[in-house]
Amino acid sequence: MRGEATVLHLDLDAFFASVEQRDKPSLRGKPVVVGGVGGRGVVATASYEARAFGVHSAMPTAEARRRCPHAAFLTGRFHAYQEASATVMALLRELSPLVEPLSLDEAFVDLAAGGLAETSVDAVAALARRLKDDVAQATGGITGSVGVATSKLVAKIASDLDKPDGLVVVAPGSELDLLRPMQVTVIPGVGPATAERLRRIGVHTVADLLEISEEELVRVVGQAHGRGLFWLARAEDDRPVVAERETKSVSIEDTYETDHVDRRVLDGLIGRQAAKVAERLRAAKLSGRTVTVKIRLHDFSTHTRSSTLPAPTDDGRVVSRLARSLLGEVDTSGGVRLLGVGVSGLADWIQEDLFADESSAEEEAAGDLLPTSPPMSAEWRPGMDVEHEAHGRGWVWGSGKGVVTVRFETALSGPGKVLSFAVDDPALTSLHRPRR
DNA sequence: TCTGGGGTCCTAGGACCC
DNA sequence: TCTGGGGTCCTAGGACCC
Repeated sequence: MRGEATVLHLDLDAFFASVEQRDKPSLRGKPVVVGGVGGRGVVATASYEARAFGVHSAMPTAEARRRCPHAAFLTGRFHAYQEASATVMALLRELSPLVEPLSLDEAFVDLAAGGLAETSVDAVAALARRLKDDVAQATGGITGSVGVATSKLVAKIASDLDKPDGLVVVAPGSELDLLRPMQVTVIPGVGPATAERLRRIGVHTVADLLEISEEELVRVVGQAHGRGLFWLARAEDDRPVVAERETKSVSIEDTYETDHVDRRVLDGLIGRQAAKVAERLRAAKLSGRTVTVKIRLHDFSTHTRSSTLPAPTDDGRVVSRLARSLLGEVDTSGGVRLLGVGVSGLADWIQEDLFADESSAEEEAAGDLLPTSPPMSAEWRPGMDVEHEAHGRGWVWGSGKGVVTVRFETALSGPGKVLSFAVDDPALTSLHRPRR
């Protein structure tokens, strides 16, 4: 904890949904849900209008549809989110070279490292207000909530206090007055399991937590967590803002619409995932020694199997071969709802391949038995950008039964007309690259 | 039609080494 | 032949975050 409030935390409000409302004028002021739209999908982000109906992140989309049937349910447009995020992160880097993104919509900024001249609460608040204006200006109206305090812990909690479009500066010295009455779950890292353990020893609020000795906390929640909590409860948080963090693992996982049982199909799916992971390793100029497969069975039980190679690899055939043999160690006869492949133990160099190219035809052919994707989902997913020769730019409202329905509008156009087409209408093109 | 995807960090036990 | 102790690596699982 420092003497002045120079740690800033910015959290963009309902970020994915806000970008959709910006780009789809007919959805402004309306409930919007972004996430998986299939039967096993969950909500990534709900607009504030949808939250009023009890829809929230991580809720199964099926439940969200029950609670708010008239919402627009959209799959994500990650390129649009990445672009908006990059714009915002660039603004933050104008404040200080020390910017730590936590995700596309969240970051810490170390204002002290930016050579801030005046660090009074008023001066910092004025700076934060200008930042919020700049963010809205640069992104076409996306709002964010800002917290500024003497530590990461308190800055992050502060940014959440006045959402959306909030601004809270916590005056140095007042941190504990703020924290004491709050539930322990406001402390990042205290989730349902930890909260339950704490509840059992009578701890509900941060004030309760302050009564517990470090030894007792370690006994209840473990070494690392216990010590951390002991200090965080006292607002003693010296964690620095760190700009560059190196990647520790690269992984891909997919939940299937229906469970898969056929070994050959499973081998094909995991082989394809392995190839994609290897491709991402190469794109990042990384390689790794440990390959992990993740298998979620029909009953939602989740299993991992991993194996470590003598030297790092970025070769899809090597990852694929190992992933398949690991998959073989798990009994999948009851059906598999999720498969994943990951590589960790990363190095930023690659072993010379002395025995290059023993690629086998059987491996190349392994995709043969892949299930075909459902007709609708691959081509016209709700929310995606499209262009029609006669009607111009628009987005997919929905599709099914050989028909795709499009609303023709853009961020600048105002609400537009709705028209339907045959799914194979040559005049209609997707503005996204195909997913696979 | 219950429960995504991409990550990070921690724990605990066993192997292995000194 | 009655068996310590620490460190590191590996594996499996779990909690948590956005």
